[in-house]
Formats: sequence, structure tokens, C-alpha cells
Amino acid sequence: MPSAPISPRKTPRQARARATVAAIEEAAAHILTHGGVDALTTNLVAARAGVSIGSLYQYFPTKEAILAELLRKLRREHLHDLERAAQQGGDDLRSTTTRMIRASIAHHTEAPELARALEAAESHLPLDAESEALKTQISAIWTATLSTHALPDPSQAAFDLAALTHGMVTRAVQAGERDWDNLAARVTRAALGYLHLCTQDDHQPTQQP
Amino acid sequence: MPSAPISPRKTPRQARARATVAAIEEAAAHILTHGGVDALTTNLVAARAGVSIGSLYQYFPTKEAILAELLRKLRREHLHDLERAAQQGGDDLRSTTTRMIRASIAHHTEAPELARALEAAESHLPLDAESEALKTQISAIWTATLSTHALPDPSQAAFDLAALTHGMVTRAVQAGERDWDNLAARVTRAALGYLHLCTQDDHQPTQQP
Amino acid sequence: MPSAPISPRKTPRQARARATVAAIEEAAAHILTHGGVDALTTNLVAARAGVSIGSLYQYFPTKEAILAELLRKLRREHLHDLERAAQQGGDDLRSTTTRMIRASIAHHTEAPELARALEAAESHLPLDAESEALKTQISAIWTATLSTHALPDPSQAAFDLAALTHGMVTRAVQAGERDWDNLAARVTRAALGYLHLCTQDDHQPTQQP
Amino acid sequence: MPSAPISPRKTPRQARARATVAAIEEAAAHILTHGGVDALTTNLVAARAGVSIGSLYQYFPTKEAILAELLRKLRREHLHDLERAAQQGGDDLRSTTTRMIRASIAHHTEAPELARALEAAESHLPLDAESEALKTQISAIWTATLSTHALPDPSQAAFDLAALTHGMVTRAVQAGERDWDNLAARVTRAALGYLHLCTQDDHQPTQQP
DNA sequence: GATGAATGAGGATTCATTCAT
DNA sequence: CATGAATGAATCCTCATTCAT
Repeated sequence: MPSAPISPRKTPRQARARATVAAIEEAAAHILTHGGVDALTTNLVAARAGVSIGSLYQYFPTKEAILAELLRKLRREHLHDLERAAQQGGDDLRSTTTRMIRASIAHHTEAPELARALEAAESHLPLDAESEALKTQISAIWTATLSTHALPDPSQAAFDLAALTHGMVTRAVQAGERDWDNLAARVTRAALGYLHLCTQDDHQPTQQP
Repeated sequence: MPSAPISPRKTPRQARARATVAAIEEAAAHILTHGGVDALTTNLVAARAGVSIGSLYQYFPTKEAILAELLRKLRREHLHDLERAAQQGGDDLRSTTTRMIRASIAHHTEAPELARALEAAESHLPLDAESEALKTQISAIWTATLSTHALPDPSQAAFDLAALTHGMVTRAVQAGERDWDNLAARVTRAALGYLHLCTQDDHQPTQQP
Repeated sequence: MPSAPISPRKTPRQARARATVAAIEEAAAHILTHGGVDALTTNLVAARAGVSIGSLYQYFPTKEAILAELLRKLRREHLHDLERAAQQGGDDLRSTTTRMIRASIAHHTEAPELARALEAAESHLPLDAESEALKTQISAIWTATLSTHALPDPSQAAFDLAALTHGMVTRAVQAGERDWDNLAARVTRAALGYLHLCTQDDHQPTQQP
Repeated sequence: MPSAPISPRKTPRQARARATVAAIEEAAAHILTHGGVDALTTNLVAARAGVSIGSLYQYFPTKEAILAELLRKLRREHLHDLERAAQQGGDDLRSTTTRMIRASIAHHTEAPELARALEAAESHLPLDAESEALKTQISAIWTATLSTHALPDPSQAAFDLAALTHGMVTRAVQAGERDWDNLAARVTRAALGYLHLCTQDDHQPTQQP
């Protein structure tokens, strides 16, 4: 269980330094995407980044720090997408939920392997302040969205919807699915069902129970 | 791309050998539960099992084979629980689904850390015949259950419900939740919503959208 | 550097025991032939011989003892072949030499891989009495043969001819040669040249130096 | 059937690195000379070289790569010696052959144990391009030398002479012989005999068959 | 600041050999 | 006597990290 510092060792001030950091992150992301965590070795990252191993350690105190930074970046993007989805459009719960689910899908969609690898690594990572804050904010957005409607426990619902979405999307992506509209529709159906906002209107045949 | 043999090296014939194998599996499960995959070293497993490293390799050709065996055991239990849930009780889709969801919860509930670790490891494991068969059978049970009712694509629904359940349960367990009845109710709500079998009856207030 | 006993642990008296020993030797020879020394593990030998590892150690105190026994067997056969070659036919040096060379070729010819492996292993083996004796006898035969003719140092010549033959044959076999008559002719030419018994008679064109 | 890369992992750029590599090769040669291939363990080599095991693996990807490098060095020297022997002096076949045989003797003479160990190891080694090239060139020199004279199959003769020389020298060295002039004379006699260039002139008494 | 050589603890796996049953 | 389960020293090799230049 590591307890070492997990944030970048020093914030790059000069342009060259910023480029170095970017190269390292890019290299790490590439390796993570194509080879998984097991392939992520500091020496390989440095090599792919075209940087000496010494320089890598100039900016990242440990290997975990690299992973943590990539994870933060991913979460930042996710938060940003969710924020846009929550604000834009009408405040109709159904359509807002749908937009947010689409945003979550997009999150796993751009670089599925990378997202998978980072999330798997998350449990080994000591959580820094920013990561915690991001998680809280993401959760807060869902909660806020759901709070505009009468729900007994909006934060519980937020938690469950995030989990449900994450579970379905992850598995679908893993299974090679690529029809995002179809996937979004299915996830939405489950989510609205959870919220007791059932719909018989979708392109779904009638049922005889 | 894994390719090595993954089944146990030889089947223990004598009682002593069976005890050895059991001790190894138990030790591995314990380590996996408390330290995760990274803590699972063959030497540690052997030590905890009170067995020499040589004995471990008599029965498991590689470290992965141990993981594979534990995974098989987990799936066997899961399959068994699902079968019971599918058969027992009326063929009412709602109650059958509820029972199956409860069975799935139980699957993650007895040893959550172990299940998490094993599932995370699964993608690195070369799947043997039995593992494949178990996966197929588990999937088939869901499909069969859903097929008794008019659904456009039962196998798709089976896939989605399993993913949805898995996602919600995993996260809840991870977050420290222990009220399984409550969890089961929430998952079921999402599942029935997905299946267009909405309910206003649960201990849930009515909503005005 | 082993100094342990190298002769069989006990001489098999009963028929069953003799069969066991034979099976072990056969298995070891097979493995040596097809996989080389590195493939020769005691457990594998026992398995191939259809014998328990415990039984193997009943008859051979160490792995080296098995190799030593195979080597002795090989040398016994070589000695026997050489004896026949030395005795049979006229005592004409040229033809005797030819016959003995043919015998040596045969020695490497029946199971080239085995012979190679055993000879390579020889240097690691503590020499037992019988092996020493066999070597002496083989050398003595060459010496005796050459002694019937006026040579300054028959034992030196014996040594050299054996080495020359061994070197040429080994390499030729290794290179995949299979025309033994041709090989024998070439070796003989070198041998007779060494003995100053030159021949312009072979199917060899005339030379202009 | 070997297939792994066998050339050094990276070429040392700094002086310190070059010293490390040299130390490793020296240590390996020493161990090989005094203990044989079985004594050659990577940890021992590193220890004797006064270098960490990690450093060893910076420059040699596998243990075999070390052997391969030593073998290459040996062959390079052999080739060089042969080239000098072939060029210098008159083009008289007899004296050229003698010089080349002396060169070959020198090859086994400087570090007999090392040469023996390396040659024994050769069959287990995946041959890289340079090794192949060296072998070809060595063989070509013999062939070229013999081609200047009317011989039915110069490349066959080259092969045989190399084998004959190798066999006699190896055995003589092994037997503790140190009088190289005498050895060279005997080998030459066999070689010239093979080539049908017999001599009664050496310090050898006349024979009556 | 940058470089890359060096480090060495740690981890997977093998195999000759012993010994209780 | 036979069996085969158990042993553990020994071996190859990796990779995060440090530090002299």
C-alpha cells in the first residue's frame, strides 16, 4: 500500500518542460492502451517519450504518479462532459438523463482500453486531493440533476445510476459493441426504470406479462 | 495473447495431495482477498499454505493456473446459485428476475474482494474449456429465463441485465454497502425498468415529472 | 564436481528388476537422443520408463549414474566392434586399419545423437573403474594393431588415429553425411597418410604440385 | 530449436559501460574455463565481474547471448589467424597447409578449456548473422587455399581437413600435450596424406609394410 | 537540468532427491 | 520393494529507482 506523494513532483514552468511532461503522459497512455498495465514500465515510457529515464523521474516521483495523472485527466474530461450535458437543453429529467448517459458512454468510448486500464489501476493508487474532489464533483452533478425532481434519496440514486451506466457501458464496449445510440437507449431505459419514469413508447414491442 | 495450459497440472490422487491442493487454493484466496493480485506471489501462496514451493508447482503449472482455478470455482458457485434461483418459485418474470438478482448479489457478497480481484484478473487469463462453458451456461440461464416472455432480443437483454446487476452490485459492495435487501430492490427496479415491467408499488413515492 | 558413487546402486538379480533397469536405460537413451542432455530429467526418465521415480533411485543413485551406465554400454559395444575388426581378415596394416575405421564409423552411426550427447557429458562424469578399463582396452587394440608394424611410437599413433577418426566422423555425421563408404575412404586416406602408407591408387586424379 | 535474439542488447556508449561489458565477458570466460558451462550462471558471472546482475542484463539479453559473444570473439580470432597463415609465405600447398594447421592449433591452445566449452555450447545456441558469416569465411579460406591445387572437391577437402585437425588437436590438448611443434607435424602428416601429398622426409623413420 | 549506467530486491519456475505410506 | 508426494536450493530474469557525470 503506497503512501508516497502522488502528485507531479514539480509543476513544469518552462515550455520545454511542459512538452516533456506531455510526451511522457502520451507515451504512458499509448502503452497502457496497447499493452495494459503490465506493459507499463518506467523505462519503456521514457523510451517511447524520447526522454531519459532520469528526466521522467524529474517530473514524476513514482510510476504510480503517472497513472494518477492520467486518471485525473480522464476524470477532468468526464466531469467536463457531464457538466455540459447537465446544463445544455431542457431540464426535463428524461432528456437530461439521456444526455448525461451519452456523456458517460463517450467517456468509455474514446479510448476504451485506456479507461479500463486506468480504472483497474485506481484501487492501487493513493488518492490525492484533486482526484477526490473530481469524484465528488462528478457525483454532485448527478445528484444535482436528480434533485430537481422529487426523489427520496437523490445521492443514492446518483450513485446507482452512475454504477448502472458504468457497468452496462463497460461490458458492452468490452464485448465489442459500437452502436452507441442503441447502447444509450438501453442504458436510458434501465435508468428511467430505476427512476420510475417508465416508458412504453420506445421502439419496443408490447409485452404480455 | 495467452496460450499456455491453464488447467491443474495433475489431479491429486491421494488424500494428502488433495489437502495440499486445498491449502494452496485457500491460501491464494486469502492473499487475493487481502492484498489483491499484486500480492499474489507463488512463494507467498506456498508459504501461507504451509507447503513448499515445489509442491505448489506439482499441481499448478503456473501462477495463472491458480487464478484460473479460483475463477472456475467462483463461476461454478455462481452458476449453481443462478440455477436454483431460476428453477425455484413461480415463473412470473418479475419474481424470477428478483431471485436471480439476489443470487448475483450473493455472488459478490460472500467474498467481495476476492470476486473483484478474480474478475480483474480474468482478462489476462487464457480461458480453458470449462471456464468458457461456465460462462456460456450462466449466460444461457438468463437468456432462458427471459425467453419465456416476449422480448425482442432475449440474449441481448440477458447480457444487459447481467452487466447492469454486476455494475451496481460491484460498486455498492465497494462502497461498503451491506443492506442486501435494499440493494436487491434497487437493482430489480432498474432491471424491470429495462424490461418495461415498471412498478409503482415498491416502497417508493410517486413521482410527478 | 561430483565424487559420488557412479556405478549402479545394486545389481538387479531378479528378472523384474532387470526389466526395470532396462526400461530406465532405454528411456534415458530415447530422451537423450531426441532432446539432448538438457531434456534428461530423472522424473521424465522414470515416467517414460513407466516406473516410479522412487524405483529409479532404487537402481541408480544419481542421474549421472544413468549417463555413466549408458556410456559404458556404448564403449563396450565399441570395444567389441573394434576387436572383431582387428581380428578378422588379413594382418595387412592397410586393410586392418580400414576395417577398424569402419568399426569406429559404425559406432557413431547407429545413434549419432546419443553418442554425441554421451561424449559431451563424459567430461562431467566421475570415471569409474570399468570405464577406465574400457578406454584402456580400446586404446590397446589400436596400439596392438599398429605394433605389428615398425612405428616409432605405436601408442602415440594409436592415439592420433583414434582422434583423427573421431574428429572426421563426428563432424561428417553432424553435417548430415550418410555415405559411409565414401567417408570411410576419406578417413582411411588420412590415416594411411599419417602412417606414411601413401596411396596414389584410389579414385583420385593425379596432382601437379 | 532456439530463436531468441542473441546479439548484445545495447552497445555501450560510455567508457564506463564498455568497461562493464569487458568485465562481464572476462568473468564469463574465466568461469567457463575453470568450471564449464554448468558453472556459468548469470549471478556468478555478475559477481565475478564485480557488477550487479542488473548491469549484466543491460548488455546481454540472455545467458546464451554471453556465450554467443564469446564464441564470436573466438571465431573472429581464428579467422584472423587463418587469414594471416593463408596469405603469408609461398603458395606451396604443403607449407601453406602447415601454417594453417599451426594457426588452428593456436586457436585451441591459448585457452583450451574455453574453446572446448564454447564449442560444446555452440549447438544449443541460435546462430546470429555474424557467427554464420564467420563460419562461412573460415571455411572459405580453407577452400580457397585448396582450390589453387587440382583437387576433385576442394570444399569437401576443406571440411575434412578442418575436422581432422580439430579432432586431433582437441584430443591432444585434452590429454595434456604441450609440444605444439610435434603435434603440428603429426597433424600435417595426416593432412598431406589426405591430400595425397605424402612425404618420407619428416623426422620419421622409413617403414616396411 | 539532462543523461543513462548501475543497482538489487524480488519473483517465477525447475528438478534432483528423499521418505512416509 | 514400489509409489509418488513433498522438498527447497538454485537459476534466470525484470524493473522501479538512484546517482555520478
